[in-house]
Amino acid sequence: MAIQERRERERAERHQLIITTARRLAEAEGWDAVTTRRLAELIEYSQPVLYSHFAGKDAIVGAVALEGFTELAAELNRHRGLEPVVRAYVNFAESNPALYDAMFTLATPLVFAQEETPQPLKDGFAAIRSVVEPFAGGRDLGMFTEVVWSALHGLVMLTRGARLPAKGQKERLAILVDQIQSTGQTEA
Amino acid sequence: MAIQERRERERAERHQLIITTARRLAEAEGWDAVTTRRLAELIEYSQPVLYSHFAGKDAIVGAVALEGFTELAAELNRHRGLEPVVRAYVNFAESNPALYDAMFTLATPLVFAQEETPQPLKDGFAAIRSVVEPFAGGRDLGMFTEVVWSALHGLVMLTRGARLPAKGQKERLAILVDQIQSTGQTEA
DNA sequence: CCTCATTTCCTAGCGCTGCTAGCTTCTAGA
DNA sequence: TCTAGAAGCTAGCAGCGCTAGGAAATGAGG
Repeated sequence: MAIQERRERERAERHQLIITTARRLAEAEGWDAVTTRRLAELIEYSQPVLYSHFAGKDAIVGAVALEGFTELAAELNRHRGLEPVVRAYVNFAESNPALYDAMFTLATPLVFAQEETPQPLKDGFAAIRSVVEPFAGGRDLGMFTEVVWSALHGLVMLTRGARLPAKGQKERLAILVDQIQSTGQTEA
Repeated sequence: MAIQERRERERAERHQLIITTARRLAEAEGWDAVTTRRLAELIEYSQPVLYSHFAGKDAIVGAVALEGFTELAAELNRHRGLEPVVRAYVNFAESNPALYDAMFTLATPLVFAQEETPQPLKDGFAAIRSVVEPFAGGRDLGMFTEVVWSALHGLVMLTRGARLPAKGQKERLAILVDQIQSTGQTEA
């Protein structure tokens, strides 16, 4: 049954095509522009085909988000040390704003720090945990990591949408890093 | 022309009614449930009346958001000291989730730290600034405040949507407060 | 008191959305 | 070659934000 295998392969390719196209369109024109009609036209299939791959639009956004978490984890793991990892995080968010929105703002109630959390999320969390560990002091490492992640996320979110001026981002980051490093060193 | 004054007063009341109704509906069923049709029905007027008060749905959300900033500033100013103010902030966000969404997630590109920033935003910012000031050390106070605000916002946002378990919120807050207090004391 | 101009408000409808029922076309196996 | 089933399409539903155009209520002038 090699034919059937080919069909399954083609189906998987189309599955990925939907995700990739949705992501590219979102990054180019924002998530508001990602409608099922436009998406269908871009992949050159009719609308209902989307629903044979995903339960609904939310599921497509979720698939894009998961891809984002995978890439974020890989990106963070490429760096060593608190400051480089923090910079990588913020840079990732600013380089892929629509992707970051899919991950943290739109739907997708993916849970961190849980048993059934997808592996990419755990990996990203672990990457941050490993670089903040030297500064945790006596505090619970998991929670300390969550606080640091929150601060990073808040900085990213408030800067996007111009709630905070983009201008001082570098200085704010420096303050944050400095603040994290300022206590609890068990080494260094 | 007392009649005209009465009409203006009634119009102002209806204006406020729209805002209050939108807010209540959002808090009860989420912003997705706040459609112009439902809103119109609740205030017992037809849809187009909404557009004689606001440019569009975004403007209504914006008006709710501004009300939220006013209340938040008042709430923060009711407390003294870092820890109480931080607790008040998080408590406000968790007690008014839809309102908080209107303020920080939905549309409304209101800018902090700018000349034309609405007064309520400045007041809230100032409230936080005043309590973090003792811990700023040599760093720029405005930026230090922005970083603290970001951390608070991130904590709130990640906890909502269950990205972080609601359970450890108190401990995370304690870690954050501890972290802020740990450096730069010019007094104490 | 009546008439007319203006303001106020509603009905109806446009183009869009996410989603789906049901038909048509294509393909694999006997 | 014929038939069962899979695959993908057309067409349509209910709901969205928003608005054009007409009806009803209200004020001023004769």
